[in-house]
Amino acid sequence: MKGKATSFDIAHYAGVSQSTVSRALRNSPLVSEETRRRVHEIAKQLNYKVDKNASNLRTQQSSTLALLLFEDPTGDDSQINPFFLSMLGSITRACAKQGYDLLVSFQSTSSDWHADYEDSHRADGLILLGYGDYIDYQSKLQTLLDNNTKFVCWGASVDNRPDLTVSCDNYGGGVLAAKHLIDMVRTDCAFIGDASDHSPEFFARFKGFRDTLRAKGIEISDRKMANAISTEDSGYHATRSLIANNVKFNALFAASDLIAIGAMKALKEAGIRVPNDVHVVGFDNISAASYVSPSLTSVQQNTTLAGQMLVDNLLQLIKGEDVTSTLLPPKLIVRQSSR
Amino acid sequence: MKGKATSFDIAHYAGVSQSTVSRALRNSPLVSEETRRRVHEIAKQLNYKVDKNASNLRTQQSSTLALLLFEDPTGDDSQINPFFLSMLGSITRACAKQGYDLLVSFQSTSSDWHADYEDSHRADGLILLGYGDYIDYQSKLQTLLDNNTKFVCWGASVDNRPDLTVSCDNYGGGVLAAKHLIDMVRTDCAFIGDASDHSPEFFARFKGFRDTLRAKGIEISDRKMANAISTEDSGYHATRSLIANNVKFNALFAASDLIAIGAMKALKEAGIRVPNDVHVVGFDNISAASYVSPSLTSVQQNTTLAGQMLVDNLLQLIKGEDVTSTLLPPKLIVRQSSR
DNA sequence: AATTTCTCTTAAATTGGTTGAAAAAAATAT
DNA sequence: ATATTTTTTTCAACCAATTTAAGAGAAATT
Repeated sequence: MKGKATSFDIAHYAGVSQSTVSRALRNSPLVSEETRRRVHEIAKQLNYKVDKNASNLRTQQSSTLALLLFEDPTGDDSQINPFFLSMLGSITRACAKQGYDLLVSFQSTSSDWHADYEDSHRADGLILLGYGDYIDYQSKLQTLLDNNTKFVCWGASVDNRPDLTVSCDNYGGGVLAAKHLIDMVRTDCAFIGDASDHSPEFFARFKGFRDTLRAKGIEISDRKMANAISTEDSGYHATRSLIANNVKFNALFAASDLIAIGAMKALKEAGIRVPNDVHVVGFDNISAASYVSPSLTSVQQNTTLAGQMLVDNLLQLIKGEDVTSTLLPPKLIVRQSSR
Repeated sequence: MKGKATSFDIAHYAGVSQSTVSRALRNSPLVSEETRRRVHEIAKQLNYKVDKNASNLRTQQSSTLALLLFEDPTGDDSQINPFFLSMLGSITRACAKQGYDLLVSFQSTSSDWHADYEDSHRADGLILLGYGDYIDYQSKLQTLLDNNTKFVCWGASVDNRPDLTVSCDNYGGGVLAAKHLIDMVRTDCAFIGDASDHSPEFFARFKGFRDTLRAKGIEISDRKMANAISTEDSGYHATRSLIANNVKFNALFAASDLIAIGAMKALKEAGIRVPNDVHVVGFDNISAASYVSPSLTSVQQNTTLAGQMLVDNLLQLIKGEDVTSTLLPPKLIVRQSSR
């Protein structure tokens, strides 16, 4: 047999029409049990697989979701933020569970990607993954909405945005971190991250942290804050500059684990001991958090659940059901860096 | 305008036939410069995107590759071997560079996946990624070959297999590790991994290691070898059993970094100091290798290049060109665990 | 025995592009 | 002005499925 078998081939061998084959293979009740079995039998023998392109074309849907990963343009080529890799894993699994394929694509924040996948019918919906305000709302997200593209965003849950998001309760995570440090009687805290609304998640983490301390009558002075994006390098340099400015603190909350790891490196270099001199708490609970020494206390985001929610919410949206944005509870994992 | 624009809509507005639109959009020389411009113009206005399903159906190709990731069934749900995640990143990028989409799918070694993607025309070719002999040659790989499916495998480059592979020079990596330990005058070596051909890569690493020591007149006794699969846990327990059996050694070569990290944990618990008492060398150079303390010396596999080669080789295969399996040079990264 | 109902099957339209061959239009040669 | 060539456009078949509407045959009802 040359080429791949089609439903016509099966029809021929089974002595029925092609449309009956199509129905039989999808277990339509319009086909008698006997022909159904015969068709399935022959299909198996011929190693037949439904042609997805034809099927998708006709049904106007693709059983495929697209994952667009937006990276900080600063990251070097081969290193991807491990947190997103973890999300990718859980999203892939969640898709498989729902019988959907997953198209993965890395996007640079700047490029002209909007709606490309969904408009071309490659995917039924989009999952947008990135840190901070990775989507240029004015031009791109609005285009998605205008085109009635189905999509879910991870993370950047911002007021006044009509898009569907799934995110960790970043504010609550900040609260957890603050409470923990209060428990440890380490309230002279520094914060490293990005306390602006340029980075909505980082900002929320900071606010939860700040508000909790404030409720205890403790203020974080501006001197004790340094900006960093989510890389080890950035955390390292931010911390070095704090130290260079002779800023004193006995606890440090970093907006992400990578930042925290960079910070610990800077502290160690400066001869500042963790946890003895400074307690450190990170965010994300990436696997490196348990490898570093001392191991890093971190606010965990449940990536398995997050991936599931992203996929489930998106599928509901595609089905036209009502969906609301989801907030996932964080969990504090205490390790050596803060005890 | 309801629904998505089709090429017929453009044809209507441009006052030409639909086939001319199709040609114009793909810049066929058969259309005049003037109509070409007009069609492009209108397509842009209507926010038109070629329907991939229709296009793929007609041309019988999909501009899509599928990445099938086979995991050790032992791994728990959310944790994926970081080495593969790194590969995934570089493969994604390599695909994008070539204008191909990437479908990602996790497979359990046992399931009935063979050829599913390519037979159903979802992808033009397959990239198979896993550790050890993740592909059951007898039944599955042979089916792929029989069906004339285009695919490349990572890693398990085995003689007598007619499939196309891209792999790290595992033997050469073992040689690097051995030479390094010889340089450090640590020749009383243990090996943790799987020194059987059940795990072709691990076996090759071991052979390179063993042969190099042997050339110096040093043999690794069976007592100093322990089996482990590529997880931290497995490395931990394998090392514990060596220690429990009172096996002495002053250097340890682990078939992967995860194993090495588990081994270091077991050594530390037993009060054995790294590197003072035992030098440790791993394989893969995952990011955790630089995070652990002491940081881990490791044989690096160039994942960026590997991803590129996998994609490039597969595309050549799809084009019907002659391709041969590729062997990538490893590189030793020396860190604290061995100096 | 005629009519209705039900089950199963099929023919044909449809999805939205691509492409070889025919036709029309324009340009050049006789 | 007519024949010939070249450029540009259109027609219609094709890809492989899904689905509507219609038909055939058997079973059930009147």
